[in-house]
Amino acid sequence: MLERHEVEAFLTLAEELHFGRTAERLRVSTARISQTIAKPERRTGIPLFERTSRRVELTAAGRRLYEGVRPAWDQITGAFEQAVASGRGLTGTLRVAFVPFEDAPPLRWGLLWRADNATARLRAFAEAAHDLAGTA
Amino acid sequence: MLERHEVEAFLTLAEELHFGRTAERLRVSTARISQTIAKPERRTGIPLFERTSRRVELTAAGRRLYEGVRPAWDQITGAFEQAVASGRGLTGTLRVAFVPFEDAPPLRWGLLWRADNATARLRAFAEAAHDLAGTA
DNA sequence: TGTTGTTACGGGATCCGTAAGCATG
DNA sequence: CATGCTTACGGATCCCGTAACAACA
Repeated sequence: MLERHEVEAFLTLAEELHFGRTAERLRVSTARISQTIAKPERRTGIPLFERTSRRVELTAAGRRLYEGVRPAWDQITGAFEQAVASGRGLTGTLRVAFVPFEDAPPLRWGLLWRADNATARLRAFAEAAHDLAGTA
Repeated sequence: MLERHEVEAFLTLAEELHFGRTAERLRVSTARISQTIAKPERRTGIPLFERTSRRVELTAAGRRLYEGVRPAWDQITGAFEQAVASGRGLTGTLRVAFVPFEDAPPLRWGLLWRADNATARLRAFAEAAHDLAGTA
């Protein structure tokens, strides 16, 4: 089965037919798109795209897969966003700061976390924000 | 958005309403199911299940999400399996052996790999076999 | 020859199982 | 008090970006 990031890369590349633009839309490197597309192709033995360094097009199998997956994927993302939207009761603005040293000056607003494990916390926050906002 | 394994855990638990049976069906530990369910709940702030150590039931949001996701997920898995099935030309049986030492007796059938990186190769093989067979 | 897709490689995050903890009926 | 969900922890895997490489027009 396809992973979530594989589905997103596949659908985006099927629409853009260009690795660079796909990477840009998905905010990752083109190298990652290349490998993310190649992995399920190698796993199944089924090429989804025919590409040279100048042209990218869907194979017949790739086109059928796209047509089968695209509407269902929209359905799933829609159901998820609706669940999140209907589940939250109040709306507002949250400001967040990361303080890289211990004796930083106090803040007057928002949350304050110590910098321990800062990247992990920032990542978790970004994920939650993404889900709650419905946008990147 | 939900990861692939999160979707599968959610759908299975929504049907079984039991962490142990869900883990069994998905061939993972119950501890993993617990964390896999908890993670999107914490990420979004929306409980999907109401559970004690004696009872598991869907919340209202969980039920709506299930109804929105279940048919679309079947659609995606079906499209993927169909792409794989239509993409393979010949069918047959493949037997595979892993030989843990260098001068093992020769085999008369199937593939033979050295034991270098055996777990990685076995994993890759299992993934490919899963996709090609459409079963566990 | 420049643009675009691929391969190599190292680091960080995450998934996973085992084992211990805890709570419900 | 026994079943069953959760938390703690260590290890393997995988995702990701940077950088070097390859190939097409």
